[in-house]
Amino acid sequence: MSGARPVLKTSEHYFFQLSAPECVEFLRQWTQDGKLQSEVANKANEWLGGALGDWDISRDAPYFGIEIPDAPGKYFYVWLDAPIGYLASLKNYFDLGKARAQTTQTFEQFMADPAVEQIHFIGKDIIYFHTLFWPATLHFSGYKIPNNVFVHGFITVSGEKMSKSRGTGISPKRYLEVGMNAEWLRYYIAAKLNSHVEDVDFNPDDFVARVNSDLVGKYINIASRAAPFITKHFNGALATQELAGYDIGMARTAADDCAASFEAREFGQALRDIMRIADRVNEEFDRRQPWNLAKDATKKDELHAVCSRALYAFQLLSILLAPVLPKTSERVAKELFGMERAFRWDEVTRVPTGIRPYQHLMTRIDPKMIDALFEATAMTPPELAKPAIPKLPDISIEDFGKLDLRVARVLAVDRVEGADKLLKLTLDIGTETRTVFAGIKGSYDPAQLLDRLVVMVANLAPRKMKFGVSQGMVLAASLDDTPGGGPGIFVVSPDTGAVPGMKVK
RNA sequence: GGCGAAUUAGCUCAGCUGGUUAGAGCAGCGGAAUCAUAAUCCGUUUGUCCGGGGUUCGAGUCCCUGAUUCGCCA
Repeated sequence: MSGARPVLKTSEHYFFQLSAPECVEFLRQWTQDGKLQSEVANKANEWLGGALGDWDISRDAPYFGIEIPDAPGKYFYVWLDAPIGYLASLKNYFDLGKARAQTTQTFEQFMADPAVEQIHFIGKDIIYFHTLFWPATLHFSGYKIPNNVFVHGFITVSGEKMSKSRGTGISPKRYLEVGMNAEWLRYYIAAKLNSHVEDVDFNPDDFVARVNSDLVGKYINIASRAAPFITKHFNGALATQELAGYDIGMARTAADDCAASFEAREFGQALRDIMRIADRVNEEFDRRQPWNLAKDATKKDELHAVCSRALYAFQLLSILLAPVLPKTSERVAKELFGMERAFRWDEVTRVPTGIRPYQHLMTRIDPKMIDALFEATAMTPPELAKPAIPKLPDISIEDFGKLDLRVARVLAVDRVEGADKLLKLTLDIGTETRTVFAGIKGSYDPAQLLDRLVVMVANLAPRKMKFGVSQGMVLAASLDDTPGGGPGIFVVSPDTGAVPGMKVK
């Protein structure tokens, strides 16, 4: 794409013997025994059908990650050590005592416990690693292998694949910055998610309609319309006798069905069923007309029963929705029902005795937020628009001509022992290789810079530093000389097509 | 080029192993209500189930074929 000619190199690589007969046999068995989604099993079978090649698990420096012992300059391919990283994180979690809330087992006991299930939830782009490489490497190195791998599709935006370079997609950070509620998105995605490997489309209009209608109009509205009666006429007390028995069976059945759908990863099904309950509650509320009952002193018991039932149902809904709306559900438990903690699933049959005054639990999506979400220009915070940078005196073209600016490719990035700000860059400027120390450690991870094209001052007099000689300077933009004060440091890059050695003028 | 997936009302989607007049939510339209941060309820319209063949007493559902979209591989 860049027009650059690839450089052929010879290098020794290390492989995992995926092609070994016992390995192929193991994978065939593991992927085809019926546990995987049919789409995933078919895909795996496709790979297994051909001659399975060995897996190249080494990468040459410059690379990030873990260096292979006794193999200088060779690194483990990240996808090889990733599962080990996950296990290490889990072990660390145990070592820090954080697992004690859930289990008394040690890490080793936990991992050896056959009752402990290991499930991988992944996107469809990495099926390869999770159904072939990892089960194989884990199995033949004596580790627990996943019980299953659950695969979902991509999220598309208005039918288009998300792409950073094309600017299509949603930035989660931006989503939060414009003040949108994470649970809106959780609900919307869950509502469209099922057990199959299908893409989920984020359609802005549909998103607004769906969330506002289902969550605020149907679900939250129940508490909003029933609670004030209970607070005003019954001082917050619920008609517990009315509730006991009557609704328990319904709640149990609903919870079981819902749990089965969640377990089967038919999230959309579960949410459709939950919203059906919300619909019924609203219907009954309308039929019983509590606002009229409230006007008649002889019908106080009926008013009490109708509103208590609605709030009991609201509690049920809040518990069923907890996997999708954990925050809102917890707020309902604490703020409305006065509990000290979030609901537990088995509390679907809990009979609440009273409520606190209703405080609004969720706002509707303002379509303006959607506009803000997709406005690319809004990405720059306004207060950075006019940086106060002192103006320097004019220079002549001859002055500028003294600079030898060159396009360079970053061949290697090394951390500098003992330096807070410096990264050691090895640059290819076409004719030679240069070593430059750049004070950009605070803004870049070494891996981000690797292989990138940058612009360097090639004729800057070499400067001896504590850590070595710096043979030039890499151009970068920043607001002032105090990194940390501004938004950071940004390395300048030439446009696509440039090659190392080109002069910049 | 090979393999696979998807295509159902304006929108987003259900439709299990083929079985009676194809469903839901939203939107639309007409009404009701006014407790609820305009949220609710009742009624109602809309579909060559992508096209074309075939199997069957019967197909959205199975088979073949074509189109479009997407993915993996080459």
